[in-house]
Amino acid sequence: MEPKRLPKRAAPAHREGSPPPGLTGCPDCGPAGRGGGGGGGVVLPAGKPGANAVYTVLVEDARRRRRRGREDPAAVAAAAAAAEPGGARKAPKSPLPCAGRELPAEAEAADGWLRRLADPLLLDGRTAEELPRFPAAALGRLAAADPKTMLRVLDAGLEQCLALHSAYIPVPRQRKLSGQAGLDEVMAAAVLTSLSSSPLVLGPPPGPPGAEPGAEAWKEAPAMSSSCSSSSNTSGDWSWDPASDRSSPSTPSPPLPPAAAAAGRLPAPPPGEEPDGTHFVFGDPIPRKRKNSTKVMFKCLWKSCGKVLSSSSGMQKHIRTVHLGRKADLEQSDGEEDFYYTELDVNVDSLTDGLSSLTPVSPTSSVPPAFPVLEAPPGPAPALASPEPARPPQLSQSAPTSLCHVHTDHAYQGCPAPLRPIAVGEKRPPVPQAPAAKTHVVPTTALPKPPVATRKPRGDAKKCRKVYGMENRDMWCTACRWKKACQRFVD
DNA sequence: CCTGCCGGGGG
DNA sequence: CCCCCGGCAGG
Repeated sequence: MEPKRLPKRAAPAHREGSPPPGLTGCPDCGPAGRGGGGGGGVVLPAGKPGANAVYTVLVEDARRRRRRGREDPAAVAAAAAAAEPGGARKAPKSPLPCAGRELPAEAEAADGWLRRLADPLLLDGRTAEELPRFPAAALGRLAAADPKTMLRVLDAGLEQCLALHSAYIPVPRQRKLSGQAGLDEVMAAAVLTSLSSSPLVLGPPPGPPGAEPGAEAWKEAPAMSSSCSSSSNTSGDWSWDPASDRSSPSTPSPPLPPAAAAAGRLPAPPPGEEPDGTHFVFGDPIPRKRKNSTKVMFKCLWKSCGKVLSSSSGMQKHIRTVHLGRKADLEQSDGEEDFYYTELDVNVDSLTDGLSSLTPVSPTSSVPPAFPVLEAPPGPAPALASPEPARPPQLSQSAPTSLCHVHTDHAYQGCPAPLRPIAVGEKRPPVPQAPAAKTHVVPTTALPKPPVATRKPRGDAKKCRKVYGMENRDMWCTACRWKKACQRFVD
């Protein structure tokens, strides 16, 4: 697969002029219409970090309702009809939402809404009545009927279009903080941030607004900024004239740089920033102030965690204490402790800016940072105190959930296969992944990693075949039945 | 031999 | 997805 493929941008329709009034999307996607350039993307003015909870709640609620089996049948039918119109199933990860893909009707509606939200013209004009209501219903219905589809659609739309179009969204630098505005933005931000941001970018809970100068803000979203610049190849100079932008009555201020918009700095009024329009230019070829001083961090992959620590030993300690519920210094009895974490190179600046709360010092901190884990069932996922103590924990239970964007270098890399941590000694190569991110699983007792055998070392545990015998084959675990690695009697 | 299980293929 | 199995490799 080619995760790196980026949209080939058609010749920009309006290279140097101001964007068509009322158009928030890009020239490729066009406003929410379908056909021609494609079915739309979602644009976002800014995300409020932490607001993703709203979205999660939305989906969770939908799931709950669905589980209870009282969802609106009409909605289900509608979404189902829209969800899999043949093509979507076969090619679930179209590289670009803008590339001739049809959005389910509901999603398109939601998209339209979000698009409108993103439009400061409308935002400032405040058509508040319907805005908050519609999306909840639409998103909710779609989520209820087919959360996965909705996720896919929105995700794709966000990933790409956020990067592609953010330059088109003039984000007012100063905004009156009316109550309803906050609501709308939070809703939009919720959906968008939850889907488009890596946990890294999500960063800290809402801090003091305007804490840092706006000129620095864009560094908080390295992923976005890099994808923006990388996708600007064919037209590095397409941005609207800041002067005309400023002349617009309803856009009081020039747009922020794309990444700044993505990083959720919407209401932050950077005091004393010079109104220089140049550096928000979409394809600004010069990455300013990008220090290439990177630091290796370690990110916990357990469900609902995502803690980032600066040392592997600290991470192991964290996992041991927080997730495995062990005493920090107690030696593991069976020596079969798995650590799931990932190594990532992070920009030091973005670290200090956006991750201050994610770089914890105390490994015993029991409050995991919130980031979207939609699959996570409520409660602590890894059931260590299993009702059946005799049965060793199965990998699928104890393994943390997958992460899509551990380290995002480009605009969109779907979530190819769940990034599953490799078990000890397993020789399967890791799922292809963004560079500079490696998944670690280290056995406790052998922290100085033993040489990896060419083949998985024979398990000496009794396996289903031995235990139950051929005649009781139906008692085997499925893996054994399928001649796979035994799941019941893991070594 | 027997056994565990990877890789691949079919439905 | 679920399921099966050829074939390899360790014992």
